[in-house]
Amino acid sequence: MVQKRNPSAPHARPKPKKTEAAQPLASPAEPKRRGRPRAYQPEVALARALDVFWKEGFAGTSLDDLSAATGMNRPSLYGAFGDKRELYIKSYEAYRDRARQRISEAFAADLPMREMLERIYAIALDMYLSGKDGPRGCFTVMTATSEAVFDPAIRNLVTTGLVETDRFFARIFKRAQERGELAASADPQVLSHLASATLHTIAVRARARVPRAELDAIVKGALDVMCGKPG
Amino acid sequence: MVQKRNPSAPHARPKPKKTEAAQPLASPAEPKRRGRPRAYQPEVALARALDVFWKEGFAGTSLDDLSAATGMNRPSLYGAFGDKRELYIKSYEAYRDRARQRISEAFAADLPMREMLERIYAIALDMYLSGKDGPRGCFTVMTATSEAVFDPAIRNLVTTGLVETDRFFARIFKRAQERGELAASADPQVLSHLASATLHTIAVRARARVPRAELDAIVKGALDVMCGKPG
DNA sequence: TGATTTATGTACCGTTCCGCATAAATTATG
DNA sequence: CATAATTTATGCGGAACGGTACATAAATCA
Repeated sequence: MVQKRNPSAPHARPKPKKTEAAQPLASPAEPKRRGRPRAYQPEVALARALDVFWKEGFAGTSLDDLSAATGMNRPSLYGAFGDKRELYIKSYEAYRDRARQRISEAFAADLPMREMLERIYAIALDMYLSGKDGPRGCFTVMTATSEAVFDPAIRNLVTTGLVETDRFFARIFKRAQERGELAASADPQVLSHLASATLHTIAVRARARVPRAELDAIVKGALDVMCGKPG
Repeated sequence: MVQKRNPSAPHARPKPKKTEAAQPLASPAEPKRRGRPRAYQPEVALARALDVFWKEGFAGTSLDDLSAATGMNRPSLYGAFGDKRELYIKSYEAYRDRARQRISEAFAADLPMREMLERIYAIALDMYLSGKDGPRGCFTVMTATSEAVFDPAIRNLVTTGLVETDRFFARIFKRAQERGELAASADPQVLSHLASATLHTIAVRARARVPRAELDAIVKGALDVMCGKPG
């Protein structure tokens, strides 16, 4: 497994080709596909694939696992998403999309700094601890510690994910500073890295089945330091 | 790869059996082994195996990889260390031993708090960024995010590793507090988790090839928060 | 020296791996 | 209806996988 490291990607499926101009836009309204209809919904299949990758990691997941999880057989999988690596990348993108959406929802809620952070960590922990066979941790952290080193494309995705999270936290701290919720002397950049670090440590520990109470306590302690102890 | 999760370990090699009492202790002095002599040194082989696991992860490493790295053929590997999983466990223990030793050396140096922490992180980053094919990150973090969930024995090792590191940091902060280097109001437990979190975040980022300067900056920022900004 | 013990090296086992070739199935189009 | 387009389903091929049987080699012990 060591020597075969050629992220060549010959697979490129032509997009459905929207020949008709300007769809009504409201309904995706498949423009009448030509051949035998799909037996799967791409997004659902991708979510199932993500579940497996998230649980087992890239190297620990076989195409048969993916086939079983998605209900698609291998050739269909290949036709729909490309090879295992491409499917992993698409799964990771789906994961990031989901995370980004939840995060921006939380940001839009526009709560006081500490409450917002508390909510963010609660959302994160819900994700990290979900999974019926055991806690899943953070997919970005898992990908970083495994595939990112030797696969440039995957590494770029991971880097983007890490940076996005840093920036998101930094925005929170800056906003808090503008509102006077945070001392002007505080450095939002530094705090954002600490906030990310807290995310990473609870992701790692979650994967080692550290119970939620303990993770909550770690978050609380970190917030006490970052936001100042309340009361 | 999903369904076979039986960490059964039939292999149990009887310890070398120190029949003679109270060796001179200074020299390990092999008490004359009986058959054909080994062509390998167990510790060296284990270190090589660790190198591979550390780089590729458990699932990403094949017995052939290990064979090539150690110079031992598969039957010898099996005879010496048991199956792949046992070898992984022994590699991890070797890793922990090494880490523990460096850490306790640093602790014994008995420096002021900030300098001691700086040294710890420098040592950690040296480890995380070493490896000629790319940064290796932290083996505990890698193991936590991969094997720890479903393998109880490995999970125990990881948990021990995490707790040991937490405790080590806590000791540093307590000592600093006793010496008046750290405010009495500070919570050594909380700070120790933050210190570990910083370790984890730089381990994750190292694996994503974030350059050392950036990691150093993250450490510096975290130290500013934990120790108070100097100057 | 011969028996015993331990380690090595070769070669193989059955399984699983990924990817694909090919045929059957199901739809739209002409 | 026939044809083209597209997906599903079966199953093969060759490689890699983890693990082991067996013969050989090298040491000690009697």
